[in-house]
This record gives sequence, structure tokens and C-alpha cells, in this order.
Amino acid sequence: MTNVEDYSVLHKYFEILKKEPLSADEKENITSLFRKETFRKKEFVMKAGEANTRHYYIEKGLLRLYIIDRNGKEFNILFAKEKQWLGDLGTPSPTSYYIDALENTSVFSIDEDGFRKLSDIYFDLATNIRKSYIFLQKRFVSILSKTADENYEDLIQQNPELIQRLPNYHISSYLGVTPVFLSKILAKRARKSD
Amino acid sequence: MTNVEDYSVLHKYFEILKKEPLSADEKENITSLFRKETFRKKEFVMKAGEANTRHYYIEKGLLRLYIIDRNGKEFNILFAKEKQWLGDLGTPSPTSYYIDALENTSVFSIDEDGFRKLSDIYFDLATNIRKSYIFLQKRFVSILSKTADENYEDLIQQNPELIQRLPNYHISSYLGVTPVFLSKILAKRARKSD
DNA sequence: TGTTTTTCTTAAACTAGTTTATTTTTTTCG
DNA sequence: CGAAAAAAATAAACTAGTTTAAGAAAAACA
Repeated sequence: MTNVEDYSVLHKYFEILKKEPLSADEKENITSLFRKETFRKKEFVMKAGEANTRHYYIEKGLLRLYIIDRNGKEFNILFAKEKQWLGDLGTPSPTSYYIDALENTSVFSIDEDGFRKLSDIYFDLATNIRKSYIFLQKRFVSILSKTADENYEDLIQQNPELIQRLPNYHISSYLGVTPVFLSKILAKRARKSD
Repeated sequence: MTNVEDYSVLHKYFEILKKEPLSADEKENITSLFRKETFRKKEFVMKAGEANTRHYYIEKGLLRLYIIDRNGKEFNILFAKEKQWLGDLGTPSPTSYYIDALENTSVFSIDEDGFRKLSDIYFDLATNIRKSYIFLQKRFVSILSKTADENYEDLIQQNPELIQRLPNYHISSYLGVTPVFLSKILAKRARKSD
């Protein structure tokens, strides 16, 4: 059983960023800035309206970032699993986003101040934001320029694991279509590969 | 007439980042990393396939970042005008994007190395990437969750100037619809406000 | 295990947005 | 200025995706 105060996954991440082992002091510094938290499946990590939200580095589990539009409909923006970051980069402004846990999840969380401090020491931490941007841009273009069919195929190619871990209605929202339409796509696929 | 070697707009930008006046040395350092370039309307700034692309800080004019899908159709990702940055953050990997000038445009351009150097000195330069991310995320959610009608209204509210400077077919592509459909939206709007 | 709840499928009627084609309007430029 | 080119509007037929509803299948759980 994993010790609740085990920060080894986090330290390993920063060693990869730094490209060399961390000293005891460095580890201590990192540990002191983070807080270990766990969220049970369906539990909220962040809700629209909250200010000063934290950044989350996921040790184990699966989180989902989404909005709820004025008709109460949810739109999944992205999912984040083990060894990925998730948070609202707009913090400390009040967020418009929701984050909840799709599986029981353990994270290391850090506030904006801590995050900035570490970004100044571990320059490559900022690279992550760049990578997130690139990812989102690709996703944006993909949803804009391709049909839901094609986007589903792409997802299977690029992230088959997600499809295993997620119920279809979350995938459909991620692809920007209704569950009913995704079901049609799946039926057509099944017919094709008969 | 503006001198081709006038870097004052650029220096002013970095003074805002730094929150205090720059020394002569600092100005010199910045100037040495950038290159001043001009692009005539319709001229390409960047083409898909190119590697090691540059970052552009716009002094005057209007640029457009877009992709061309496999059917030859263009999708406008974003526009950038005076005092805004534009570039492919994926550099030095070969880019999938095109940038061209929608007006005669003058820019200060910098390569990836220079950009990183300055990011280490002027920490707030990285904030820009965050802001870009937030902007794109909002845009993404908006296109996903709203109708083209609503997105057009939002654009008018948030960026009326763009609508003046751009032909409708560029706006329609930005909104993720065809020119024909935007024309319908405009006709309906005109009818309403009769 | 059986019951309840959640998820998925199918169908049918509908709508937001596309496509293709034609005409009109506006802009460009020799 | 007038001709040519580019942009915008309109119409009509179409399609990708939605909505609502009802039943089937799967998962949760007591």
C-alpha cells in the first residue's frame, strides 16, 4: 500500500525536468510547496466561480476539465491522467471551469505562488504550458476541420487507453458531439469491420 | 516616415514587461536578438513544413495563422495585430501552420534561442504564452458550445475592430463556418435591426 | 442474487450548417 | 475611368449532427 506521504513520483518528475538527481534540500523544497490530495470518483477538484485555484500534478487516476454552458450542458475540454498537469492557467482570476475525478485519483497540488517559484528554478516547467498550448491548438484545428468520424479514429490511434477508461458519453462530449451521434458512429464502425 | 531601424516599439514593450525603463545595454541586447521585417499584404510569413520558425512581435499591421486541410480548405486559427505576438510555439519542429499578412505589416522577429534567452531574463514573457493558452481555450469552448450566430455576436462585442479590418470570408473561417452561412447570419441580423 | 440506476442503442423528426451554382456588389488596378 | 477580379448575397438541395423518446444492456449495489 502506498504511503500517503510518498512524494517520490513528484521528485522523479522534477529530476526529469532538471535532467539530474535532486539534492535532499531540493526535494525538501519541492515537498514543502506541494500538498498531497486524493479525490474519490465523481468528487469535484475545482468549481466554476472559485478563485485562486491550484495546479495539479497527477500521481494516479484520471481527471476531467470541463465547462457547463448556460443550458446546463457539459463540454469536456480535456482529460488528464498519471504524470500530467491539470489546472486553470487563468488563476487567480475566478475560474469558469470544473474539474472532477473520473476515477479515484491522487495528486500533488501547488498554489500559483509555488508554481511560479518553481518555474523560475526549473525552467522547463514552463515548457509544459507550451506543450499544453500546442496540444489544444491541434485539438481545436482537428475538431474544426474534421468530421466526428475522423476525430474518433484519431482518438483511437493517439489515445486508445482513454477510450478504455472513459464512458462513451464523456468521449462524445470531448469530440464535440452528442452521445446519440457517437453511438451512430460506433454502429457504423462495427458494421464496417463486421 | 518611420525609420526602418526604429526599435522603440519593441523597447517599449519590454519596459512594460520589466515595469521600469531599460538601460542602453538592455536595449542593445534586445535589438541584437531581433530582426526587423516587413511583409506586404498577401505575403507569407511562415509555411507548413518549415522548421525553426521565428516568433513575431507585430509593430503595425495584421497577420493570420491558419492551416490548410487535406481538401485544400483553410481554417483561420487566429489573427494578430499591433502589439501582439504570433508564432508557432512548436518550433523548432516543422510547423503545420501558415502565417500570412492581411495588411502590409512590420514586425520584430526573433528565433527560438533568442526567445528563450529573453524569457529567462524577462519572466513575464512567459505569461504571454499562458495568456495565449487561456485565449485559445475560451475560443475553443465558445466554438464548441455556441452557435455561429452567438459567436459572431461575441466577436462584435469583443473585437469590433477586427470585423472592420477583415473580409467576411476570413471571419467565417475564424468562426468555423462557411462564407455562405455567415452571409445568412448577416442577412438575419440586418433584418432584425431593420 | 435480484433490483435499481446508469449507460448505450435505435429510430424518427428536425435544424444548423454545407455545397454548388448564379447573380450582384465591391474592390483593384492598368 | 472602365474592365477585370475579388468578395458578398441569395437560393435550393443536401448532410452532419441534434433532439426527444423509448427500449435494451450493462453496471452498481444492497
